[in-house]
Amino acid sequence: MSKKVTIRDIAWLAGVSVTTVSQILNGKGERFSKKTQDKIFKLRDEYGYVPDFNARSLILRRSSSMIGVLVPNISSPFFGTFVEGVQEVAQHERMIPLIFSANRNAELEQNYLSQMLERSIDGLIIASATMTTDTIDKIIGARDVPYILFDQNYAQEGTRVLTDDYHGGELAAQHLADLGHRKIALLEPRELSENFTQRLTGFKDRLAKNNIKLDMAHDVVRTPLSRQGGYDAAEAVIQTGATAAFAGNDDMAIGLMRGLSERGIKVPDQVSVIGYDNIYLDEYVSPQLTTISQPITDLGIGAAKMLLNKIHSDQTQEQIQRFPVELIQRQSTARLHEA
Amino acid sequence: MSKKVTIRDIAWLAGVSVTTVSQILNGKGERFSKKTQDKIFKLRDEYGYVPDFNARSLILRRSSSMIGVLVPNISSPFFGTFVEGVQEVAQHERMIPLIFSANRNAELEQNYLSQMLERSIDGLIIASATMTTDTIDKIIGARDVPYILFDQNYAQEGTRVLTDDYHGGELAAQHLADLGHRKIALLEPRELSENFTQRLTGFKDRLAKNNIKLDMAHDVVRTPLSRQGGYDAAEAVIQTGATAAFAGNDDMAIGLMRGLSERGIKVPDQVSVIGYDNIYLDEYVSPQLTTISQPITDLGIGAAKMLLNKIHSDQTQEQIQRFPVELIQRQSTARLHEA
DNA sequence: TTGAAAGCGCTAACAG
DNA sequence: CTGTTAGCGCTTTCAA
Repeated sequence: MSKKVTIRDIAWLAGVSVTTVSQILNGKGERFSKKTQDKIFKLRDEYGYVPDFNARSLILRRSSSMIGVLVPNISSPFFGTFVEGVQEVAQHERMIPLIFSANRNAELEQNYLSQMLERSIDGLIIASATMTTDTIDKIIGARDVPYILFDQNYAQEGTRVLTDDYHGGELAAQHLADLGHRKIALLEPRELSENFTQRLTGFKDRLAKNNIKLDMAHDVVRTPLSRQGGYDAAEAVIQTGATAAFAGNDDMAIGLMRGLSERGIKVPDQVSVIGYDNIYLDEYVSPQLTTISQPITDLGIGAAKMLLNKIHSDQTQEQIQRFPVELIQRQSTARLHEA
Repeated sequence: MSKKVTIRDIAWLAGVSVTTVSQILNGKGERFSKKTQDKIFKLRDEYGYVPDFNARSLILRRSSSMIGVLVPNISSPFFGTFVEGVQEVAQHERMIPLIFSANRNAELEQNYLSQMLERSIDGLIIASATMTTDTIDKIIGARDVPYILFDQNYAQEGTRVLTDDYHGGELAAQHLADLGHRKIALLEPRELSENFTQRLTGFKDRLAKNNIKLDMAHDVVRTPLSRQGGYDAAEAVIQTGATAAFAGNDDMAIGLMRGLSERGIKVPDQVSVIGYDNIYLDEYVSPQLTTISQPITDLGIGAAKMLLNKIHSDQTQEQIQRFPVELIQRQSTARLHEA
């Protein structure tokens, strides 16, 4: 373990005091001779001196300059993209994002949360279905660490970014109705977080406006929120006799398409499928997936900006930022063939 | 911004010294009276005291318990999965991974690297094509922060995890040869990092053993390492007149398939396509992509374990851990139709 | 132009 | 049983 070079080492090497080194390296060295300054800079580069962040923030009472980001799974295109948006903003302010993929495991999430708190992060972005604001507040406790909720949270309150899920659901429903479908199946995740509730409600409401009714007992298939879940639901969807299906997100939709195709059902000729999210994968599956688009990177950017804003301004007022959704029509939906 | 309660506050409130508080709170308080202990604990809870991580690690010279992870893009299935593997191991040892997605931007990478170093991370996992060990060593400087190289690094030295890229290339070549293909195109990224060089060399060598020769001038298409790159290369591949193509990775292969299909070329009927990596996406594109599989999560786990090992044992000896590859045959390759 | 000294919040000898 | 003292590596008065 070769010792780390400290400011003292540099000072000693240069034959000056630590003050001198500190001042110069912090850009407050106008008052020192050019010669000294050069010497210090040279030494720093030569020995690869880097100030110790701990010591520094200890004295400067500066924050840790870290923000926590809790997502269900970083390997999914959706959250991967989201996180990149967050990182982009964070980097811009020299904040370090602590990214945790908690796999929808409540215990793990709370674990990560505590760990981040110990390290006095400045703020949090939480995308979690398993935690309520109550749980979060309890863990955060007395300190005031601001946080932004994102997506899939039951929260009825709290500052957060969101998209118009209700409207997204409406768009999906209208699209299928416009194509002439009357018998429609719905793929729901097992646990309905707020955003899913919204988009599914919008969907149902709009169907109703088109005089299409959804039989809650038979037309709704509940399955895990994953490609595998969609895949496994194929049989159930076929059983409903629907000519079109709306999946709660693209992952499920893609899995469903594959399941249908393996059972000899042609998409979209026999069954139209529409998803939700517009992950980049949609363009690469076959047929390309029709979906409702959410501006994923923008959501990440928006969440991060809001958080930083909250951190800096210290305002407690609850805010909500809403992002638009739109229908992206591709090849997985088609006009109903009259039988 | 409620001020933080310090150990001194607690000590003052309890009417004892800071030592007492420190000792008790750190589980070294057997020697103190039960009464005092209880009082301290109660006060801590009441005021929500949490030790300052900075001050703590400053004095304990305890590591930050953070490891840095530098990847090109976290939103890709490949690196997303890799990172999850890393995180799994890290969490197990209560280490926090600092994950950075540097987008193959050299300046950004170095930036992130410095930031991590400032925070005295305990170790690094670097997946970067743009940095050589020289650059890395320079930035790391005198400190000895152990690091593991992963994938795509030019490095001819340094502890690292890797897969047998050469053999992977061979497998791909043999597969195409076995299917009767004689005229084969190769999709290479613009910048050839070590692993690509290996897999492409293995590929060429094995073709040669099968008496198939690759015309470097015409059969090799260079294109960016991305789906878009593969997509854009479709025309060039068609021009080569090849009946099969090997893409340097799955992303390129998937893009290529789409490009071909949009130009009316049927895969695999007219052109077989084989990729490399076995990202989960492969099963969801159509036709499903034949590829050479790398155990991505295992690579992440392996890299993290090696790093932790290196951190703890303080051994300087260079190590290499090699992971197996295998051919995964799906639907994008087929026996050559005799014309 | 420079440096000595104080101190950030905490822990760890070493004395009582 | 408990407190005193001495720092960790750094920045910042304040004095020279």
